[in-house]
Amino acid sequence: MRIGELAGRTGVSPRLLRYYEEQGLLRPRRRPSGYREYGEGDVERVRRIRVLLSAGLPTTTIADVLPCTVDVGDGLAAACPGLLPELRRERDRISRSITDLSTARTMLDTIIGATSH
Amino acid sequence: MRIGELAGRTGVSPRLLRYYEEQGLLRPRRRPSGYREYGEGDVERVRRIRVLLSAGLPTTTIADVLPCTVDVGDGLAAACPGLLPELRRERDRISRSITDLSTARTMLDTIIGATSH
DNA sequence: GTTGACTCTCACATCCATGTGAAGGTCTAG
DNA sequence: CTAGACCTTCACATGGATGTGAGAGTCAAC
Repeated sequence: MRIGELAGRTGVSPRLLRYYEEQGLLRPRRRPSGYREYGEGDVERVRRIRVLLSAGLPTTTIADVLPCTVDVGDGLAAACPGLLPELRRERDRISRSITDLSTARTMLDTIIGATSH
Repeated sequence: MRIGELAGRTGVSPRLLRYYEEQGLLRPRRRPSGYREYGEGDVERVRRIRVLLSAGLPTTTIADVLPCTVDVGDGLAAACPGLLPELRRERDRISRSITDLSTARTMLDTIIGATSH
């Protein structure tokens, strides 16, 4: 499919899809015209990129992680032992973020509760 | 206390403390010399700012929220009914962020689990 | 006094995902 | 053949918290 369709199906702008390619996260084929040609699998791939990106992983780290993920039904398999330290670091960072967000939410809930009696 | 001490006790750089003031989050007194003079309560206030900031609230929103919080032991009381919609919106946004982060963490855990057998 | 640590203001830099726009090629339906 | 939608590359803008540095004033200790 071309970039417009992938954009439509993922909700990610063409501009960003090109940016992800520039960052090494996507590698579409090219038509003779120069048009990018994406495969079906890229829909899921973009979804994963979005998940990791929204979790605060930088594109460079995502570029390391993606090649290590292989589809297994709706799950993943992977085998990049060298990446383990970084993966654990990111997971821990995410856990801390969740803790921080929970703290903030509790604070807001307290205020909301006190305000609405 | 002066800015250096507050910075030391909160772990927040003087630069940021001045920035928070510029954003209306802190209102230190001034000495005749122009030096900022902070009160004890500002230590806790800065801590709250950090919590909300790390949860992604913009300083302008924090500026709205802070005046509505009154110390009650280690908790808060508040009474700004007009702020409720925004507070709820932010809380929901935080909840979504937590969901997103959990999804990403699960993804990383799956990869980590698959990699380390 | 003088030195050195601290403070002041102001201004410019950085990060990095994301937007926007210009100038121009490609494809498809009529 | 042509119009219009889609695509290409390139470059510059943005936002918002944060860093950094310059030039100058303040204060405490010796």
